[in-house]
Amino acid sequence: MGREVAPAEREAIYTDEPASAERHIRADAARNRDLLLDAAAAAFAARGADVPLEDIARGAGVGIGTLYRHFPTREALVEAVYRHEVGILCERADELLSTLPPDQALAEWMHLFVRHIATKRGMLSVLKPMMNANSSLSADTRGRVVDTASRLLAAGVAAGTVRDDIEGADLVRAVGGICMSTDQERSQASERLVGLLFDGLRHGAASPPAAAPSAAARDVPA
Amino acid sequence: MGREVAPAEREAIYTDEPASAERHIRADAARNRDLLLDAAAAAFAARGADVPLEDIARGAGVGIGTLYRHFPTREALVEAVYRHEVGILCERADELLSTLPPDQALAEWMHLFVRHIATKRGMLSVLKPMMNANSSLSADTRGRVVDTASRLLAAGVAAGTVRDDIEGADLVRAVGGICMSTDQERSQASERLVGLLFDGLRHGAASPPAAAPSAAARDVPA
DNA sequence: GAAGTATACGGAGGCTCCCTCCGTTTAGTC
DNA sequence: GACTAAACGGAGGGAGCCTCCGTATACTTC
Repeated sequence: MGREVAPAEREAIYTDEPASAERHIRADAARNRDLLLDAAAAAFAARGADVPLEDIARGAGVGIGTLYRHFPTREALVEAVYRHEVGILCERADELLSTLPPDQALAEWMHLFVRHIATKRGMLSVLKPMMNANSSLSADTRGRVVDTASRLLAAGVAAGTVRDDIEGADLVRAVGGICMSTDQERSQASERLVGLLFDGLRHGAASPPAAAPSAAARDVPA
Repeated sequence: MGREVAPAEREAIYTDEPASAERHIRADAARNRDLLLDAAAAAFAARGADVPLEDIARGAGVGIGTLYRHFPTREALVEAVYRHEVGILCERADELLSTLPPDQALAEWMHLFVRHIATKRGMLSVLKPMMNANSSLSADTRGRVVDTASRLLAAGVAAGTVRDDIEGADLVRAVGGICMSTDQERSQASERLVGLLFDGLRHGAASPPAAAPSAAARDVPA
């Protein structure tokens, strides 16, 4: 049915910057929203999804009322934080692509992705059920990440430094799988395994770069 | 394994009656524990796992302090309730086997099982993570249910009224799967499907009973 | 069966967190 | 500079959690 979408909800689907096309959003409101998102991301990562909302408000330097006005429920805040962080992750890909050779941009981004997942561990207990209940959240964010991975891969393939038989979705699955299967604390293991994965992506490229050192050994250890 | 088990924990593994072998447990304490388990089971089923503990204490007719003495955390209570209910389900099998022909006992028990699962829906959000974190909880309870199903099946096979190529674990998986895939409210569908399953179990038995009505026919009133 | 004691009971109270409400402040407009 | 719609902030009431300790009672001993 023609379900109505509240402005706050619509604007959250793909961007977390306030949609300036809608009725004016005051500068202080936008600023506070960003402060809240940053404070919440840090708090969730450090203290889990059950961190008191008042602590988040205090961390952002705003009142609790302001937090509730922007994010009427805890879930709304978690969702916004997650979309925001995914947005940042994907934007970083553009920066990397514009400053580094494609293969190095890809390598760097894969490590950012690992750290992105690591900082979401605390939110996971809340985020997971939300993903099930709210399929657009899961589809949107995953779609964005897959698109970004595909873009990075394509750039590498075009430059001849990345093999051409891997798709963005596969890469995302692989990195996600590695991070999920790895122990909570020892994120170094994830980093190492993802380095390995990256070497695999270079192997069989059209024209491997002259003296790029391997990020890890070729063979996957037990 | 030589792992040490605290008294309170050991007694919970297979029985929920207080282990009388250990230091005397006062009669009033045992009674209150049972009252709490019953009240909690009802409350979780009716209102979900987030029901206030004070309501459960009130429902059991005891003080909140008594609840906390028996179950120091909400999870401890959820676990004890679950083990208790599994115990009841499995004990019912013995009663059924001693009063009914094996195949009818099996049919009746399968329906008890369906209702057992239905009343656990409310607890599920808490129980599921606990099953992951505490593997003995999951292994113990599942083991008991599988054993019980196997016993019922074996009795039917021995009497020649149940086919002999189905194992307890398969039966449990099948009934569990049917219940999980069925919609929240419409438990009638589960009952019907499980009746179907039971008819399948009779099909191919050594000597089908003379005039036993099909379980699917003996259906829940629409 | 009375006295003694270890054990269990109960709920008041302090704490934390949730969320709303409304007086105050301020960004943006004219 | 004045005006006003929008946003801010935090006090305060409510709910649930959990502890603590004075009271009650089941079992033991004689």
